[in-house]
Amino acid sequence: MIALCDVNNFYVSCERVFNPSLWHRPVIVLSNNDGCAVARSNEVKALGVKMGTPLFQIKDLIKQHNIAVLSSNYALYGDMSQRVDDIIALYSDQVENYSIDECFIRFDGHEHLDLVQHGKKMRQQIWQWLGLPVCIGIAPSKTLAKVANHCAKKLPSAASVFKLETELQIKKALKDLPVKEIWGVGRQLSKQLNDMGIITALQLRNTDLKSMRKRFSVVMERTILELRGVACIEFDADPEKKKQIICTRSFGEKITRLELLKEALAYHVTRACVTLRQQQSQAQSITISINTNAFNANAKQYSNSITVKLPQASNQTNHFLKAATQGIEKIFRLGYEYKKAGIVLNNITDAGVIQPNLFMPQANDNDSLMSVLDEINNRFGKGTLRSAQEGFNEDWVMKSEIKSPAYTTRFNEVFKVV
DNA sequence: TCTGGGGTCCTAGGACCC
DNA sequence: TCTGGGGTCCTAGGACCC
Repeated sequence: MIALCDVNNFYVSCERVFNPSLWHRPVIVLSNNDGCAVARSNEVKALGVKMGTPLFQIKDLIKQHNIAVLSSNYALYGDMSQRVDDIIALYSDQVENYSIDECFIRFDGHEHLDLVQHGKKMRQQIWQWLGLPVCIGIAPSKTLAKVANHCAKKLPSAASVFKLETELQIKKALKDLPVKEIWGVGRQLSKQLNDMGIITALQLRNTDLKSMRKRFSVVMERTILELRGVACIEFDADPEKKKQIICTRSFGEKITRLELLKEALAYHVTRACVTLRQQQSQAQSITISINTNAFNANAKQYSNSITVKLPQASNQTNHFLKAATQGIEKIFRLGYEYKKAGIVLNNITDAGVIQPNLFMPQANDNDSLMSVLDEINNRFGKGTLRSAQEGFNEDWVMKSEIKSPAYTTRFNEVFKVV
């Protein structure tokens, strides 16, 4: 059996832990740049606000219902997430962290346990120690665990922990579940399925495996098998290293000058390379992209990207800064208002495994410099030591106007009782 | 006026090899 | 005039997830 544990309305719940005035108020947490609603309390969901709704579209609703609106505070959410993981580790050593607010858990070797009771105990402890509400779904496959988690949230009788085990229980849960709600079935697939007359999860479960694979793909085949209780999506407790590292941001303001784009890209490159070194990897190519604001129908549009390959794999910031500069100079066009720039590190392999380039040998002689740089920034804070290429101009930094303190990760922002 | 960011996996098609 | 068959690797793009 596999359990799926997730925190309800995670960002909102984190904010509520430290701010009791939010307890009985509808709350929204915004995306970067204070652009969209990415987390909503139950009250806000009940008002019909959808995930990702732009803030400006719901201004009236916010006023009308006195909704609390907050910028996102990733330092807080990341730290709270770690604390949840620490508690779950007390209950099982087979945990796959799936996202910042959810994980899959196995209980191999503990088959004698009453898993529902076990889950309730865990839930209670997370609530008591952290003040975060979680829901737990338990089932024979990941996809069904997701369904069970859905039931845990919807069925009052479940009291936030729900198990799907017998054929009867599973069929009952799938009977009224729209295919769109199934993990792995998104907008496109659900539309195609509906056109075929497949409306519910149970109907999908009963389709012919071979012909569905032929018509869709192996992904669909797996989903159907999972719905039948055949676990075929791997459980992976060892987080693999990232295969690509992406850093992208929209700007707080429109940017027209090449120099400023270069600074923003240098900032992204720097962050990405820190992640790259943290997971002890190296990359061999970098993709740079720039975009104007696609939502602005009146503005001239331009977006482009370019991939620059390094002569040999590296994890040194300066190598990628150089490549990024080469790239942006090729794709930059004057006369546009840029809204977004980003980079992707690709072709990631383990550090130290080098295939040197015969004609352009590139010495990786800056390893110790990078270590010192990372150490200083770890100790004294991000950006203490940085490349001049990032500039000192911050015209492009994102908006974050209503952010709560970093209660758990900065001494000068810890919770005060006065 | 104002619209996020970071990932994974799969497939088709092209370039190349012998 | 007539031009095979079996592979690998890479990339772009599309679907999905949170």
